[in-house]
Amino acid sequence: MATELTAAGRYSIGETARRTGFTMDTLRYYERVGLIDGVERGPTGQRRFSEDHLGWLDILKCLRDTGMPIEQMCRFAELVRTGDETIPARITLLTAHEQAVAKRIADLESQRAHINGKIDYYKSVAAGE
Amino acid sequence: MATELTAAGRYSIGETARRTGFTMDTLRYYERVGLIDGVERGPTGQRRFSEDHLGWLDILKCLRDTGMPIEQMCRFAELVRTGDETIPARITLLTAHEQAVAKRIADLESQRAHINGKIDYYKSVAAGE
DNA sequence: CTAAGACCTGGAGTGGACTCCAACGCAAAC
DNA sequence: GTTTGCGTTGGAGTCCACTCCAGGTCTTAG
Repeated sequence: MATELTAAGRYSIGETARRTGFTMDTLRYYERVGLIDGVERGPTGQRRFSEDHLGWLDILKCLRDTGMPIEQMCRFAELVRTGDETIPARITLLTAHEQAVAKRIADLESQRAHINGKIDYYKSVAAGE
Repeated sequence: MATELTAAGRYSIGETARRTGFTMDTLRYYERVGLIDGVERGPTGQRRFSEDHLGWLDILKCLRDTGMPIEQMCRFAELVRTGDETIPARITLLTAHEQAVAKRIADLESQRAHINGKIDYYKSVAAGE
């Protein structure tokens, strides 16, 4: 029963999928499009994700789940890869995204009120029967 | 200069698009899949949307923009078409959706906090340089 | 008379983000 | 020594919700 951990802090793609919530296919896809890099390989060519990768995947998940398109995530990944001199650019990118998320939340809130209004209307009709 | 309004409260597809924010193509598509019905036609076969349609489209927009899939909107449309005895079912459907929206908002809020944490981290790094 | 503008139809095409597949490579288990 | 499990690849396929297109019809303007 081989442990999923091959070396300290290095995870197989299956274990990484399990830990991050991405599928193995998605992890491979992300690597292909350049969202993940520096993935080492074991002696038989199998991917070994590091602890850092898990952290990075966590950020990607957050960005993806808040609606950032892959292309923009790629731009962010590129900045991270380039070095510390891109930190202001990263702040700009993330801030813009955060604003977009804030707007999305506000929109959802007003739409939610709209839906609740509709529910209340139906309830009043149902009660009036 | 023909007014866009052909008869009291009846709108051409172009005017309906302008008023609802859907494209003409989307309106035709929604009619095809059964999300809109009872659209009358003028003498030359052109669609005439009523005031009621505008109201309905407003609800559809709200549901769509909060992430309800077309299929579920169709189920809702079906209920509305069927009659008042489906009001409890409509309440159930909308309530479930409202819950989903509430969850989405909560998720976005925590993800937003995560993003802000990252921004703050970058700011501290930038300040420390 | 012609051209523009709004609309019609059926059906094909698009974009984004995966998701699946066939055929293969290893390694451990029985 | 073959089956099981986990992984590999390149490329094709899927899903959703539109979106676009060709070719046609009317009406109105110049």
